[in-house]
Amino acid sequence: MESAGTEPSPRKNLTAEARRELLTQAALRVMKRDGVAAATTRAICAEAGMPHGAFHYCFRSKRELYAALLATDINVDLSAVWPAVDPAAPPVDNLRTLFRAYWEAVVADPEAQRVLTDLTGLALREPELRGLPAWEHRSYLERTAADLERFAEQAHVEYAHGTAEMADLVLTVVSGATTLWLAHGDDDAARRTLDRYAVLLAALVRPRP
Amino acid sequence: MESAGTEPSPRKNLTAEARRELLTQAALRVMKRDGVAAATTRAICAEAGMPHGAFHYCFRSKRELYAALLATDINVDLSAVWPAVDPAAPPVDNLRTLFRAYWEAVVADPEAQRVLTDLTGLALREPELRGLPAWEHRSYLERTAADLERFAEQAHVEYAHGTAEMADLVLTVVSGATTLWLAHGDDDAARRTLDRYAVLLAALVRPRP
DNA sequence: GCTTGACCTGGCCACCTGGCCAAGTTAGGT
DNA sequence: ACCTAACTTGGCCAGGTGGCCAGGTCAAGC
Repeated sequence: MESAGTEPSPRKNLTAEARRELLTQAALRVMKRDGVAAATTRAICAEAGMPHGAFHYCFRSKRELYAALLATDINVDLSAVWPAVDPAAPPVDNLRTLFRAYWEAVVADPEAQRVLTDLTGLALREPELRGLPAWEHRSYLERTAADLERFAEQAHVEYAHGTAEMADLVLTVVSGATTLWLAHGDDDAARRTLDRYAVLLAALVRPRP
Repeated sequence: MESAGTEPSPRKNLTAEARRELLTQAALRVMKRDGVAAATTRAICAEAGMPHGAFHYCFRSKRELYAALLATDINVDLSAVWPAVDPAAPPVDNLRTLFRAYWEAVVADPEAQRVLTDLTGLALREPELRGLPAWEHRSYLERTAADLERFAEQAHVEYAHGTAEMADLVLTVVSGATTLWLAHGDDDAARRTLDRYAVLLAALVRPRP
């Protein structure tokens, strides 16, 4: 009779790839709970319920784990927001909705932001990983731009400086508010700031000709 | 005859306080050069030209060094900018000047930003240091608000939502642009973003009644 | 049944970390 | 000249780090 999942370690004979995935997830959990610095190979293996030796069977080095981690998208997924926006409503309301939804995601899991920041910084120091943060950012930017574009078509509007630049402006405010909030920890202040910027950025949204 | 400053270590008999200062500066240098994680007690002492033992004579623990480091203002000093702004010019020009000057400071010493970010993150994990980032931020905010207020009086203008909130809006954009730039590394994009926000924020500056 | 190759593991290694301390050196008061 | 208290130092420690590997286990193909 098979026993439940959380056994000591009943030797599972998994694919190296499957283990890599498990370790990556475990690493993310440890980093969120105890910080990036605390995510030692041993701590990660313990979290995943594996012996320490398993780590270097799956990854050639710890850097490889970092790379795998940065390849998974840790960023806030804004696409979940778009069902909530109303093409008929004024742009300012929709931008506010967008910002607020983003903010809910941040406060729901602030550690994700911290980890992403630290991981980015770490990658920039390692020559082999230097390209990854830029790639991550580009992907985030493109996803945001695609969402903005989709909305623009539904609402028959356009953005004064183009969709790509609008996405950049949105992400700038959003990550600025996040950075400051990590320092001061004042939820209301962050929300107020985002509301203000919803108003300001609405000036860049205009009806399609 | 006394020899020049950079000797091996000719026993200087300094005050504990003086050494603390030297170590703090050395730590900052190491952190900028090799990252916060690389700033071990040994590396810091080597940078300062002291034996390892000196560290724990000056600081009870490494945390105490972190505290001392966060107490010194690492932030960009915006006050140097204000001579360049012209009270007679339109607000948008002055905001652009402000943002650009900030940006020059950032690109001139990007590591300072990285170190500040990492140090903030580190402090948030240590219960004894948790308060410092908030304090740092408040001080930064107040300095910015004071500068904005001074300018407002010279130019006979006021800010739609008050000086304090204007300072918050400025810092949000400025730190957002910095965060993104650390990831993508595109100078021009960052400058363009800041210019756009200079225009948007100018809408919040109006003549004094 | 036996071989093969992928998977798995505990134990080991060299190195580095923050912290401590006994013994030595110095400047300054008396 | 002496004493005292502050300063200085090299060496040591216990614990933790990433990485490595010899040997063991297992499922599948022949």
